[in-house]
Parts: sequence; C-alpha cells; structure tokens
Amino acid sequence: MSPDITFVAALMADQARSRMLLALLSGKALTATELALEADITAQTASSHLSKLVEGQLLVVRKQGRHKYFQLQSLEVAQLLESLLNLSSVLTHPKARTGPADPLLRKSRVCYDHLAGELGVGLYHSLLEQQLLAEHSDQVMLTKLGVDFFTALGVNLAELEKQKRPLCKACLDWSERRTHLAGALGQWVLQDILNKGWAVRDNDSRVLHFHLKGMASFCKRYRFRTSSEALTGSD
Amino acid sequence: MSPDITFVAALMADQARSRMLLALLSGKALTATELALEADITAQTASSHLSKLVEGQLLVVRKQGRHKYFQLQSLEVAQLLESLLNLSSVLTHPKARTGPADPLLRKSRVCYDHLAGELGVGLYHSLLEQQLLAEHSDQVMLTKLGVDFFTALGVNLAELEKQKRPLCKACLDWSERRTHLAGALGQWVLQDILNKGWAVRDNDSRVLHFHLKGMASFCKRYRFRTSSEALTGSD
DNA sequence: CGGATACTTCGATGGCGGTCGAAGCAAAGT
DNA sequence: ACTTTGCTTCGACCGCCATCGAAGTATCCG
Repeated sequence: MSPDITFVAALMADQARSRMLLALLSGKALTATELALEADITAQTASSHLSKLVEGQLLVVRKQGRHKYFQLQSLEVAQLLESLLNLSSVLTHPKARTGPADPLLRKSRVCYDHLAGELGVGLYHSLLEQQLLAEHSDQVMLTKLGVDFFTALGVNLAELEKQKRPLCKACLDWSERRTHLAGALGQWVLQDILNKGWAVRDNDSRVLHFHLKGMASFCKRYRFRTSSEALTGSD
Repeated sequence: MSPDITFVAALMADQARSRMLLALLSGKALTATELALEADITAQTASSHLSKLVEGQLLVVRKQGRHKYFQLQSLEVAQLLESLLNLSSVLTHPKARTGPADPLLRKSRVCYDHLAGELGVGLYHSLLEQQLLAEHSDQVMLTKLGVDFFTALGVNLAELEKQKRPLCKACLDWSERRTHLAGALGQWVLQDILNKGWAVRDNDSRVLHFHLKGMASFCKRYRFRTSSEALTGSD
C-alpha cells in the first residue's frame, strides 16, 4: 500500500512554511525569529508553523539559551525540496533546463550541507573514475585507495565514521541529473573548500562562489576538469 | 528568486488528488470514471479535481468519444511523486531503506513508462560500461556503438528520434539512488520486455514480474548480472 | 430515436487551518 | 531586580476549498 504523500505535501503547501523550508535549504541553522522574518509573518504564526514542521519530522530544533535553532531534518527533505523547485521551475518556464535557472546555482551551490551542481557531480565522478569511491547497489563507499587519499588530505575518517550518518551517500543532483557526494565526507569537502577560502557562500542564495585560484585548486586536488574554467568572483 | 513550490505541493496535498496521481504513476492512461473509483469519490468531485490537475500541468487529457483518458504530464511529475513517496516512507518507517519497501518494487518496477529499480539501473550502467551510452553534463546520448547495438535489436531510432521527447534521458532512481534509462529508448526497452513476454505488469501495483527465463534473457541481452538471479514468478 | 453512460457545471455547505492580538514563560542584559 | 528579548499558547475570526445533489451536455448502443 502506498504511503500517504498528502501529509508531507500539505506541510510544504503553505506559503509561510515553504519559505522557511527553502531558507533552510542552504543547510544553515536559523532561529525562529529569523524564520519569521523570512516568511514575513508574526512570531506567533511562525511558532505555530515551526511546531508543525518539527512534529512532522521535516525540521529539527536545537535550543541554545533563549534561542532555538532550526535545521532541515535530513538529506531526504532537502532533496524533496529541490525536486519541488525543479518541477515548479519547469512548469513556470517550460523551455528551461532541469534544475535551477541561475547559471551560478547550476555551477556550484550548497545542497543542504554539501557541494552540488556541476562541481559536485564532477567531484563524485572523478572519485569514481580514480577508484577512490565505489558504488554497490544503493550504497556508496570509499575504497582502500580512497581511504588513503582522504587520510592524506587530513581527514579524520575514524571521527567522521562515528557520526550517525553514513560517511558517503549518493545525493541525486537535479541540475546535472547525476549524483554528487553527500554524507559526512561530502560535508567535510564543503567545509574544507570554505576553510581554505577557495569559495564563499552567498548570503542571499545557495550559490557557492569560487575564486579563480580556488577553482583551480579544487579541480587540481580532485583531479578533474570543468566544462568551463571561466569563473565569476574575484581572486 | 525561488519558484513558488506551494502551487505544486498543494495540488498533491489532497487525498483524492494524490490517489489519482499515484494511480497514474504506472504510466497507464485511466478514464475519469476509473480515477474517481481509485479515489473513492463521486464523478463530479473527480471532474473538479482532474480539471485542476490538467490546468496545473500535472496531467494531460486525451478524449476518445465520450471517454477522457488522463496521464501524467511528464517524467518530472513522476519523479516528484516518487520523491514524495520516498520521504513519506522514510518518515513512517525510519529504518527502511530509501525507496519502496516492497522488494519486488525495488527489483523491477514501472516508473512512468520505463523500467526502474535494480534492473533499470543495471541496464543503464551496463550500457555506460560498454560505451553504448555516454553522459555529458546533464545530457545522455547513444554512442555510435550504441546506435549500432540498438539498430541490430530492431529499434527504429529514426522514428524514435522524431518524437518530441529526447531519445535518452537520465531518470533518477529512488530505490537505487542512481540513474536508470528514461526517454523514448527507455520506453522502447520496457515495451520490448513486455512484448517478448519476459515480464508481466502487475495489475494492482507498479511491480514488473520477470519470469525466470525472461530475466536471464534480459540480462544476457544487455550483458549484466543482477545481485541475485533468484526470481519470483513462474516460467 | 430513446435510454444509458461518461463527464461537466452550478451552488450551497461545512470543515479546516492560517493568522494575529493578548497574555504568559524563560533567558539574557543592564 | 527590573527590563528587554525570544518564543509559546490561547482563542476568535474568516477565507479557502473539498464535497456532493441537482441538472445539463455529449457520446454510445440497442
């Protein structure tokens, strides 16, 4: 018997709630007040909606003093949101290619907590081709070579593996129609990019702006070429 | 600016409408009366809902005499439905693997109009490995080798290419987290499987039941092995 | 041609749920 | 200790929309 899809759909069918969910798609944790501003509603209305989203298991909440920080519950929630964005975009602009219309978003964007878009997919497939990563059925895992590779990069794999989430997870990428890397390792990669200053997050969207040298370093590190080496952003 | 996702979500947030949409996920064309039965509502209510789904571009309708046949508008609609099914399933049964719970659905099922599940993914990747198919960015296309391969199978590629849809299209598979083949060629493959009697459709679900010999023939034809050669269904 | 069937339209009904003013509790700051 | 800020709860209001009886149009069949 099919699961009931109306429950989840209804949670996303409200303007205020959808705005808050989309604001969280960048993977950031936002407070109730910030989300109320995002959705342009009062604090009490936001409180009511957020309660529904948490009970509905689409969001998780963490309390710090008087502040409550909300985040998307899982990668699956993020993916559904991207899927909705995709279809909504197609219906609005039928001639558009799959995925976000914005070329910047297509190139590199934050999906939840990891790198997506052309660069995200390029990374994943490069790792596959170099046999650092292996797919088996719906599982993805590092090979022995891959373990050595990332260990040499300074990744504490033992620590990452202690997390409740899988180390490597395949995330379906809507702009590229292929897979990019999610999971603890995917998150590490994004964090590393940011820590190294190779790219910066866009405050108002999910775009990840790579610098010229940052892009080159990223591609060199993971050994692949992009379809275009031309970049936005300054060095 | 993000597209408005509430419109699509709201169309799927109603019990009656979601039932009708899911009934159409197998790719069949159903009449308004059949859909009203599916959703357990009166003809007038169904008419009202179907009108919304057609105007909302989730369904297309074809009139034959006094009968009106409805179908899902596109692969994207099917994919969003699968994505919703997936998350709804995860929320209901957190320990479940991604994708349908039913092993039969995971093995081989109809996704819209083509083969999905383990077999669908196996096919796609086998074609890639044999270099009959090539991926480039978000496009998928037959290679010269691939053209020869399918021509030798009796596929009229010139005819398929005349269709408004792409010949090959990557469809993201929720149970396998990888890609299976959609598009005109994906449809041809499914039709060929059915025409040859290698498998039969399940009347009450999207399961595709392969016969023992049919499975062997399919794997031999496309040159790949499944994780298990054991099958349900009789020869 | 008349009756049956498929589907549509109209309009009324009533349940649902988003919204916010008012009030309250908890944490932080002065 | 008092004030400010973050967030929650309560309850009333009102707009939205699914639903179906009634009636109508179009097509099919004997």
